[in-house]
Amino acid sequence: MLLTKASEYALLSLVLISRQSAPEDVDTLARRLNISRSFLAKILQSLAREGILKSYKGAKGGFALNRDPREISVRDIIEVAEKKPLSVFECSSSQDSCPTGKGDFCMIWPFLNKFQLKMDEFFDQLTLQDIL
Amino acid sequence: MLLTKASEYALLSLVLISRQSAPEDVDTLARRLNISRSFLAKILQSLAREGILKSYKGAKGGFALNRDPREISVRDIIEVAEKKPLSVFECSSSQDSCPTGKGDFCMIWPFLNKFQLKMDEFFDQLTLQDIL
DNA sequence: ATATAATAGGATAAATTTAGCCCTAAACAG
DNA sequence: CTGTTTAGGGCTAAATTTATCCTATTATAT
Repeated sequence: MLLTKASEYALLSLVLISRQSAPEDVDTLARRLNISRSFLAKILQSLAREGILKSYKGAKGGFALNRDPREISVRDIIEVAEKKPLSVFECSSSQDSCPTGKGDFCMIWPFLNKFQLKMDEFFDQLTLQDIL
Repeated sequence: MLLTKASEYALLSLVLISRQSAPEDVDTLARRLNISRSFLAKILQSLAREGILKSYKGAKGGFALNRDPREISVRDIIEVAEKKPLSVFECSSSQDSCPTGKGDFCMIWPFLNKFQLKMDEFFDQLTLQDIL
């Protein structure tokens, strides 16, 4: 599986948050999505740390978008949620990361990398705006 | 990560097997690839069960291709190795498998499915022959 | 017959994902 | 000011997935 629930939760939350003008708090979001509160909290905190969301503490606080939805790529969202680059396989981004150490002669790297590039492009060009 | 080592090992083994006329045994393959013998054995057994490889027991036995490399898609190989369909996310193939049960109103299903279809097509059209 | 090699299965180990708990820090409402 | 609200962060636990190991059985080439 390419994506875990972390990406699902991040994307769904961002859609809900986008629809609100006021900040949405974790409790409300977790209840509306019917998912683990603390797991979601960590994901939203990561998104805030990376500048995708802006967080507000205290009463009436919560999370709001920090940028225009057109400026937020789905790839950014996923990579923050997953805490690592979106990847086909451990070596698919660069031959240097070949697990066998024989990148030069690897028979499967070329097509893995080809698909990796396609995937990166797809999720780079897709923005939060497109989902809304 | 979309693929695990099971797919890597399956693909690398199939390339090595393709280059031989006589059956190749697991021991030799595992040594040449420098990977776990018993893990590889299970993978090759699966490939044989699915008709991609043909297995020969006993002395001088091993595994050989069962079909023309042009007739073996990379998608087939991966799905056998991973023991499940290649998938972007649990719901991306059909709305019915929506984890929230609200497939109809899901905001992220459309683009997940779009990418799922692109991915399926990519790995469907790519054959073992293309890698050789 | 005997050595070879696949088949089958369970047991284990390691890593990752998902979730829960609790305490602190900051911001706000009255 | 004070109490409440909400994010932040750490630590642990449960669940699942990934990878490996081991052992007994079955088939076969010579």
